[in-house]
Amino acid sequence: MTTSESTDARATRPPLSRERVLASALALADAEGIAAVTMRRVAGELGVEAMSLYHHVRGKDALLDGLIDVVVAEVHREVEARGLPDDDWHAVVRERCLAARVVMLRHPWAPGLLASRTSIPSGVLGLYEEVLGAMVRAGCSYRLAHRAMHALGSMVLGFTQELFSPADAGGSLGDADADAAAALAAMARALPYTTAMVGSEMHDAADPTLGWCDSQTEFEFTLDLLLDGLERVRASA
Amino acid sequence: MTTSESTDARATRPPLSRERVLASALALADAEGIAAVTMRRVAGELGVEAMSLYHHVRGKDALLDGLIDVVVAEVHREVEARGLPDDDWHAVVRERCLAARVVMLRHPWAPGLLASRTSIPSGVLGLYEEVLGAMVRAGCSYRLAHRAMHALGSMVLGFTQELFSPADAGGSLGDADADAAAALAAMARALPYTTAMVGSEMHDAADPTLGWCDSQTEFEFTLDLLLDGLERVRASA
DNA sequence: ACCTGAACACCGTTCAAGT
DNA sequence: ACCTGAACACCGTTCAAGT
Repeated sequence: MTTSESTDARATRPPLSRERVLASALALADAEGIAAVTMRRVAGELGVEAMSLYHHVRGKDALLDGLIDVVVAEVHREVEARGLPDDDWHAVVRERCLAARVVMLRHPWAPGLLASRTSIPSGVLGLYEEVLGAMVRAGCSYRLAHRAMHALGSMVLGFTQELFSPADAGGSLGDADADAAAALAAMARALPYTTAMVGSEMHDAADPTLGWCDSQTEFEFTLDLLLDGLERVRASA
Repeated sequence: MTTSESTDARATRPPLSRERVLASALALADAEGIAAVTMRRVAGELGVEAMSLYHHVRGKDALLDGLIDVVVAEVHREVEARGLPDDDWHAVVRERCLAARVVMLRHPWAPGLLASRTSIPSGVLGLYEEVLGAMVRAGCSYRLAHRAMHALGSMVLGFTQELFSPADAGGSLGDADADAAAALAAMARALPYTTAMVGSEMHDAADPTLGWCDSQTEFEFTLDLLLDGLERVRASA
C-alpha cells in the first residue's frame, strides 16, 4: 500500500524542478506576502519535504534571488509587449518605467525584496543598459544619465507603497463609532492640512483597488515631472 | 554566591526600561543590520533573558515600531537643528528632505523597515503636515501637494540604496585576476553603455564612504529637479 | 513589579540514509 | 539522481513559577 501510494504521488505530480519551485514560491508570495515564503511552506505547497528543495535551489537566499529573476523577466516581457519607439529617449525611458510599475503592482513584495539584495540582478542591469543607451544616444552626458537612473529607479521602487492609509491614520484607540469620530476630530485638530488633503483627494480616487491614491495618474505625473526636468537639463547643456 | 552574583548584576546595570531596550535594538541594527534585531539577541546585549523584554515592549512588532519612532524623532531633531526659513515653501520642503536623508544614511535599514510597516507612524504624519502646510499656504492645490508627497517621499525612502555595486557587477565567477578581467570584458561587451558610465563616473566620487555614487550632490540634483518641476506647475496653475 | 525556565510551534540547514 | 527523517541551532511567544 505504501508503495502504491508513493507511486500515485509521483504519477500525480510532475517531478520537482527549479521552475516549479520558483513558481510555487511566487504564488505563495503573491497570496500571503514574502514572509510566508519559507522553505518548509514552499515544500508543503509542492507536497514535498523541505529538504527536497535543496536539490533544485542552493538555499533560501538563492530561492529569493530566483524570485527576483522571475519578476525582472516579467518586466522584460511587459516591455516587449508594448511598442518600442526606440527613436525618442523620452518614450523609451517612460515605457520602461511604466512596464516596471505594472509588474511591481502585481507583486507588491518585489520592491522591498529587490532593495534588500546587495548585488543587482543581471536582468536589471539589462534594463538599465537600454535606458542608458537611449539617453546617451540622445545627447545626455553620462553624468546626467547616471542621475536619471537614480531618480527614476528610486521612484519605481518607492512608489508602490502607500503613503497614507487614512482608515487607520485616525486611531488605534477603540472600535466604537464614538471613538472613531473623536479620533477623527483629534486628527483634524493636530493635522489640519493633512485632514483637508485627504478629504479633498478621496472623492475621486480613480482605481479603488489600488487604494485611495497612488493611481496611475499619480505615478505618471511624477514620472513626467522627472522626464521633463531631465530633458530641460539635457537641452541646456 | 549566587545571591551576591545576582545583586552584583542588578547593581552593575540600571533596571530595564523601554528606552534601554530600544537603544540596544538601535545599536544592534546599526552594527549588524535589522536581521540581527532579535528578541533573544537584544536581550543578550542587555544581559537579560529574552522574556524580560516583554515587560517593556509588547512584542517584536512593537519593538520595530519603537525603532521607527526613534528614527523619526531623530529626523525631527535634525530639522530643528537646521534653520527654519518658514516663508519659502521650496526651502521648507528641501530642508525636511535633506534632514530625512541624513538620518536615513545613519540608519540604512530604516527605509526598508518603514516601508514594511502597514500604518504610518504619527511622527511621519507630523513631517507630512509641515510640508503640506508650507505648500498649500504658498498656493499649491491639495492635488499638487499630494503628488509632491508621493514624489518626494518615494525619493527619500528609495535613494539610500545603491543602484550599482560595480565591484560585484562583473562576476560571481571566480577570484583569480584573470577571471575578473575576463568578466569585465564580458560586461563591457554585454553592457557597453553601463560600463562606459561606470568608468566615466567613478573617477570623481565625492565621498568614498558612501560608495562610488549616491553622493550628496546626486541626491540634491534629483530633489531640485522635483522641486523645480513642482514650482513650475504651481506657478502655471 | 520585575525577571526567569521550560515549553511550544516555528525557522534554515546538514548529514546520513533510503529508493 | 532524487527524496527523506532525524537532528542542530536558531526564531517569537505563552505560561506558570520564582524573587
